[in-house]
Amino acid sequence: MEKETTNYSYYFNTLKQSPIFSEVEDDVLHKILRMFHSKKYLKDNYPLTSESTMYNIYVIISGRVEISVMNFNTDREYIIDILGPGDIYDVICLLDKKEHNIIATALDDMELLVAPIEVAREWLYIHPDFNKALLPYLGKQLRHFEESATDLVLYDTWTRLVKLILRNTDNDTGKLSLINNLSHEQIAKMIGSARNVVNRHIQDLKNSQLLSVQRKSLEINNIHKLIEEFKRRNPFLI
Amino acid sequence: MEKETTNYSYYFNTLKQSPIFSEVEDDVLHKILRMFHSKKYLKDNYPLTSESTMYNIYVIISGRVEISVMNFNTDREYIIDILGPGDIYDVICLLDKKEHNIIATALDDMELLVAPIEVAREWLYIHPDFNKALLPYLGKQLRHFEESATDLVLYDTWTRLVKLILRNTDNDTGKLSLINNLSHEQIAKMIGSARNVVNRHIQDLKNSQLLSVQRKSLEINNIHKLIEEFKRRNPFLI
DNA sequence: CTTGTTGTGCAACTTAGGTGGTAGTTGATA
DNA sequence: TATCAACTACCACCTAAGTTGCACAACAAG
Repeated sequence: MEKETTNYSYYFNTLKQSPIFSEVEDDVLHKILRMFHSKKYLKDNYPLTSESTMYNIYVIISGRVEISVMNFNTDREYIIDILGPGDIYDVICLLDKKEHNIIATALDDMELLVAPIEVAREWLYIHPDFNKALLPYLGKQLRHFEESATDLVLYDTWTRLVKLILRNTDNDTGKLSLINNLSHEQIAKMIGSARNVVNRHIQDLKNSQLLSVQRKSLEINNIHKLIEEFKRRNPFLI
Repeated sequence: MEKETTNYSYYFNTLKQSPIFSEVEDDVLHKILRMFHSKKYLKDNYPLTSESTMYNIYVIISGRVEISVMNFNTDREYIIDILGPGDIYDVICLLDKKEHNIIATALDDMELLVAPIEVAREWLYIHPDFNKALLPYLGKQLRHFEESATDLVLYDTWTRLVKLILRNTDNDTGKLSLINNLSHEQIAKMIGSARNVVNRHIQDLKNSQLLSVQRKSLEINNIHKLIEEFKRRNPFLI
C-alpha cells in the first residue's frame, strides 16, 4: 500500500491506536504499512480460511470476526474467540508456521489489512518495537485460552454466562461491547453450552430484575446487585 | 552460577537439549547461565508459588511439576499442564508481568534453575536467538490451551481420556511418558472429569483388552485397535 | 403486505457424568 | 511383618444440563 492510497492515513491511525502497533515508531510503521493491502468483507462471509492464514497475516481495521471450532459428529460448535479492531490473526500460525483449523465468520461488515506472513515474521527480527509490543499481546491470548479451559471445568453454566456478560459490559453505558447483537445460540457457543440453557438463565436473571433483555441485546440493570448475586453463588471466587 | 560450579556442564548440556535454548550460541548460553542458580525440591513440595513467579523465572532440569487451578467452593481442581525437563515457567508472567494464580506441585524430586525474571525479559531483547526460539514455544502453549478448551466443549469424557492417553504414549515402548505414575484422580483432573468416571472408562478399556492396567500405570495393548475404537466413536475426528 | 427466516420463550424428557460410599489391594514405612 | 495411607474397583443414586419440540414474535426481503 502506497502513501497515496485512499484512506492511507485512516489505516495508519487505526494501527497507531492498536496495542500492538502503537509503540512502533512512525517511520517503521510506514515501512510496515507498505507491505499491507486492504480488503473488505460483508457480514456472514468467511474472511479468513485455515489455508489462507498459512500465507497471510491479517489485521482487523473495523468489524468483528467469530473464530470457532466444530465437532462434525455432534454438530456442536465452540466459539473460541471474537476478534475486533486492532487484533491480529493468526498469531499461532505466525509463531509456529503450522495450519490452524478453525472457522472464521464475519459478524459485521469488515475492513482488514493483509500482508504475507513471512514478511511479518521478518518484522519480528528487524523491528524490535514490533517484537516487544507483540509479547504482551501473546500473554493476553494465553491467559484468555487458559481461563476459558479452567472456567469450563470449574464453573457451572450460570457462572460462565455471568462472567461473560460482566467481562464484556461497558462500564459507562452498562451495555455489552464486543459481544452485542449476538443471539442466545451464539452466546451459548461462547460458553460451551446450549441455546436453551442460556435462555433459561437469562429468563431467571430477567425475572430477578438483574438484566434487561431485548432481541439480540442484553443490558445490566444494576451491576452491584448482579455482582452480589454472583458472589452469593461463588463466595470464594475473587 | 560460575563455570566452576559443580554440575555446570550438566546444566549447560540440559539447556542445550531443550527446544528453547538449543538454538542459542554457546557463548550466549554461558552468559545466560551465569544469571541462574540451581535449586532442588522433593516430590510433593511446592517449587513455584504465584508470588515467586512475579520475580523469578524457572527452567526445569529434571522432574515434573503439575500446574493446577482450584475452585474452593466446590473443591474441584483442574490440572492445566504438566511441565517437564526443558520447560520454562512462568511464560505468561514473563510476557505480561501480571500475577498468575496457580498451584504448582512437584510430581517427582526435581532440579530447577532460577533467574530474576527481569533479566530474562532483557535476554529477549539482547539475545535474538533466545527470542526467536521462544516464539514457537509460545505457539505450542497457545495451541495446548486452545485445544484443552475446545476438547472440553466438543468431546465427551471417554474421548478426552483416550486423547490424553494417545498423546502421551511413547511410540516405541507403548508406555505413558509425561503422565506416568499418575492416579486415576490426577488423570481425571487433567481432562476435567471425576475420579470415578475415569475409572469406569478404564475398566471398559481393560475389559475390551485395549489397555493393560496396573497400579498407577496404563499401557496400550494394541494401539491400532485403540485408534480403531476411537475412530468408531468419532468418525469425523481426524 | 406477504412470506420466509431467524430469534425467543417454555415445557417435557433424557442422559452423561458427577457424588458418595464401601470393600479390597497395594506399597511404603516403621 | 504389621500398620497405615493411598489407590482401585464397583455399585446405586442424583442432578445439571443437554435434547427435542413447538408456538409465537420480530425482522428482512421481495
